[in-house]
Amino acid sequence: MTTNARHESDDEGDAGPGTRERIVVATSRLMQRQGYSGTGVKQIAAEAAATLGSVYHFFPGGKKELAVAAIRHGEREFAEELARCLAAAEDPADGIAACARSLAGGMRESDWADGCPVASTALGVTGSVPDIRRAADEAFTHWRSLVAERLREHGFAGDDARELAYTVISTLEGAEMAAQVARDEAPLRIAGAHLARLVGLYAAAPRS
Amino acid sequence: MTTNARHESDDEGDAGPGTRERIVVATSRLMQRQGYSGTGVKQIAAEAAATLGSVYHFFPGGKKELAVAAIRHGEREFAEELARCLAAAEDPADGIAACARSLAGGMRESDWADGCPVASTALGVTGSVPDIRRAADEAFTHWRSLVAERLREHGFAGDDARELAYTVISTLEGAEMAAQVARDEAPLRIAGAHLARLVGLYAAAPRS
DNA sequence: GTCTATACCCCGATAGAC
DNA sequence: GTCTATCGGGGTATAGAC
Repeated sequence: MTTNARHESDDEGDAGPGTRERIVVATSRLMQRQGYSGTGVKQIAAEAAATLGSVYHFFPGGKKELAVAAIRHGEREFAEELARCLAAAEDPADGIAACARSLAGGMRESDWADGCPVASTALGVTGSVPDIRRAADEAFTHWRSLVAERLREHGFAGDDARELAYTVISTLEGAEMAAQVARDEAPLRIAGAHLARLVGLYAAAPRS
Repeated sequence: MTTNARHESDDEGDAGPGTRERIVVATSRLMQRQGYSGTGVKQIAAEAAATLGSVYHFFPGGKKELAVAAIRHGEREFAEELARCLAAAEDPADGIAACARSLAGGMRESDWADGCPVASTALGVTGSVPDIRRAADEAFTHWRSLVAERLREHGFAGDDARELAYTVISTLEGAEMAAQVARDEAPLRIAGAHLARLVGLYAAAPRS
């Protein structure tokens, strides 16, 4: 694209992250806490230590384009954590429970400020900004594919794996929101235990 | 309070809903679709066919107070539907699955515009408006209590019922959001089936 | 209780120098 | 690529007549 976009993730040697990446990270963090409408472009510029001109230079599509980039950034971040949890556990059920614990840890460490960046960015504009809705849908779809693939590796039937992946991601999303609103990790702890049991049930008796 | 607030739900004979109730309903509907920050007080007044002066007359606390009232309104609406579904089914598992179907129907009928009014109103301001976070927490807590009570009536152990209620509400919330983002009822359909199986599992083999 | 008018502020986005 | 200045509009909330 522009002369400054080298490959994908910029690598500026020892100069720290490039301007574009700082803007994306700032957008993601702010919209995670305040949502799309609650976050201003000027606030993003300030948080990223960039000027308004730079923001619109890299994102001529304005706030909507910023939100899409932020959702994709949050998508990659959680995908990495999810893959780590699933790979580290012998059993997929344990991996899912570990992921729930990881989410609970992140929420507690941020004093319940950092929920799902995709959900908080997309909710409230799914009906009016199609690009944002689509980016959020793609994020959920990718996360589900990671879960389903791990389940299939472990011998689950394809349909079971696909359906369980839906409920795993839905439940983690809902429990994270409940935890944020309650300022209590109980919803995530309980969700992790129940999801592990549900997955174990399908491992033992494949189809209903 | 004021001379016009008679009991709780106004009953104006044949004059239709009173101004205050129209404002609450409009706030709930708009924030359900656009979130807290995406909804303007002027827009609320227009949707309620009221003037800005009337809005601030009934809600001197402004937008924050409107949001709390809207969340409580949405809480009551879903509580009624949830209670209906649970009461109509012989088995709590069937009642929960029916509730998932009911949510899917509402989403589809609104062309995936009407998600959970509590979630969309509260997400994005849980960190900055304590009253709104608290109202949302109370809504979830009440919904969980309805599920837990029904499970206990059906012979579930108290702890199992309490914990299952957490996951039932979390999963329905997450699946509703996933359905909205995907514009597809699959997440809710699958969630309903899985929750029914999970509940059935605890009915058969009480403690893990 | 209802209505109009308005104060005051910040929004997203753009222009154009450097 | 970065920066400042600004435009046009809409935001929340209030004042005060009726």
